[in-house]
Amino acid sequence: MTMIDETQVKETSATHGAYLTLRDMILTGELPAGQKLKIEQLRGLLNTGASPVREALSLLTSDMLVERIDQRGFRAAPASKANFAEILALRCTLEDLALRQSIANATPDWEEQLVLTHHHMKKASGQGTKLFEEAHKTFHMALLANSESPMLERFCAQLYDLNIRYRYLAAKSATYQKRDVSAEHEEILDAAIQRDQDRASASLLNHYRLTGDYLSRALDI
Amino acid sequence: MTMIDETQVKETSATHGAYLTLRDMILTGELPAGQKLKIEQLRGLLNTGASPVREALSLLTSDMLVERIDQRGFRAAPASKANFAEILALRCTLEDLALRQSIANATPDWEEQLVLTHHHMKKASGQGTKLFEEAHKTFHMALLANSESPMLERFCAQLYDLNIRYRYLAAKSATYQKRDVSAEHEEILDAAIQRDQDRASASLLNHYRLTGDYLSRALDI
DNA sequence: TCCTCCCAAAATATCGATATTTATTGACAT
DNA sequence: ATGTCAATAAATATCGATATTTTGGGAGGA
Repeated sequence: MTMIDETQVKETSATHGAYLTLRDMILTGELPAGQKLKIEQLRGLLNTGASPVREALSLLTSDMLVERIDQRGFRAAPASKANFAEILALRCTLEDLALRQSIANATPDWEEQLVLTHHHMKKASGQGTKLFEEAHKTFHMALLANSESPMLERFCAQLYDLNIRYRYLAAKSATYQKRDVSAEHEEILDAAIQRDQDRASASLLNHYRLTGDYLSRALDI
Repeated sequence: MTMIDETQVKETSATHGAYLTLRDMILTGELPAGQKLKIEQLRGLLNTGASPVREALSLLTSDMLVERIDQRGFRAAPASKANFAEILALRCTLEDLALRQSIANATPDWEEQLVLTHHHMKKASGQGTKLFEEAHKTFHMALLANSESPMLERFCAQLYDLNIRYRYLAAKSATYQKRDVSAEHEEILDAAIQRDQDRASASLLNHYRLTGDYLSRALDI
C-alpha cells in the first residue's frame, strides 16, 4: 500500500487525479492484474470521495485497464500470454499503418518533432526510470502523430500503455535486457526522416517484435 | 425532448440503463453531434440521479460517442466528413484483418452462427427499422467473431456504432438507397462459408465502401 | 456428507445537498 | 463603441448518508 504524496498540488479535479494515479498503479503492477478494486479501499488510498473513484474507474474502462461488472464492481483487467500476443499483433498492424501514413504526410514540422523527442529520449536514458518511460512513449507517439487519423493514434496509444504493463510484469522476473535498443531507435528515426516507409515500418516492427519475444519469455503468467 | 417509457422494467442498474438510453439517443441523432450534455437536463430526461448520469457519460467516452472536458462537463462527440472518412478507412483495415482471421480459424460452429444471423437479418428486413439495425449489426459482428482477437473485435464494434450515427445523419437528407444490399450480404456470407478470405474480404470492403460513398454524398456537415 | 435456504455482513449503487468552478451580465473607464 | 472587471447566475464536481444488491456462512433437512 502506497501513500499518496500530500504535497502534490491540486492542479486538476479529484477525478482526473484519481484517474492518473490509478492508471499508473495498474500499469506498474502495484494494483495487480485481475485484482478486485474495491471503492472503499481506493477511497482511502486516494483520500477522496467515492464519486471521483467510480468515475475514474469508469474512465479507465476506456483504456481497457479496468473491467466493470455491472452491480459487482470493478477489477484490474486480467493479463495473460494470449492477451499479450494479441496486443503485440495489433500494435504491429496499427502502428505500421499509422507510421506509413505519417511518413506519407511528412512535413518539416513533424520531422523536427521526431528529432527533438528522440533527443529527449536519449538524454533521459537512465533506462528503466519513469522519465525514460515517458520520453520513450513520447518519441513513439511522435512517429505516428502525423497520420492525420486521430482514432488510429488513440488506438495505438492505448495499445502502447497496455504493453507497458507487460513490461513491468516481465521486469519482476528480472532477466536483464542487453539488446542495443538505442541503435534500433536511431534506425527508425533515420528511416522516417528519409521518408522511407518500408524501412521505417520494418525497423519499427522489428523493434516491437524483439521486445515482444523477450517479454514473452520473461512472463510467467 | 422525448419522454422515457415509464413502464420499462428496471432489469439493470440505473447507470446501465442511462448508458443504453444515452447511447441510443446519440446514435440516432436525438442528441445531436457536438451538443453540450448537461447533467441536470439529462437527469430529468432519464429520471435518475446525477451519479448514474455522470457514470454513463464517462462510459460513453470509451465508445468515442461522448467527449469529456475536465471541469467543463460533457458533450456529444462532434461529427465531420473527415471523421466519417477516418471511420470508413479504419473499418476497412480492421474488419479486413478480423474477417481473414475468422476464416482462418473457421469452425462448423462459427459457420452455423453466420447462417443463422444472416437468416435473422433477412427476416427482419423491414429495412430501416430498429429490428433490422440490430440484426444487421449482429450479422456483421458474427463474421468477425471467430478472429480470436477480442480487442480487435471490440475496435470493430466501436467503429460500427460510430458509423451508424452517420447513417442516421445522412438519412435526414432523405435520399433513398436503392442498392441491392441483400445481394451484397449473400455474397459475403457465401465467400466466408467457402472460406475464401480474399473474396470474403473484398466483398465486405466493397459493401462498406459503397455505403460509404453513398453516405458521404448524403451528408451535409 | 452434501444440498438448499435463509440471514447477516460487506460491498456496490444511488440520492440529495453542498462546495467549486465556469459562464454571463452589466457597469465603468478608455 | 470597446474592452476590462466584478458580481451574479449556472453548471459541474464532490461529499456523506442511505438504499440495494451480492457474498459468505451456517442451520436444518435429505
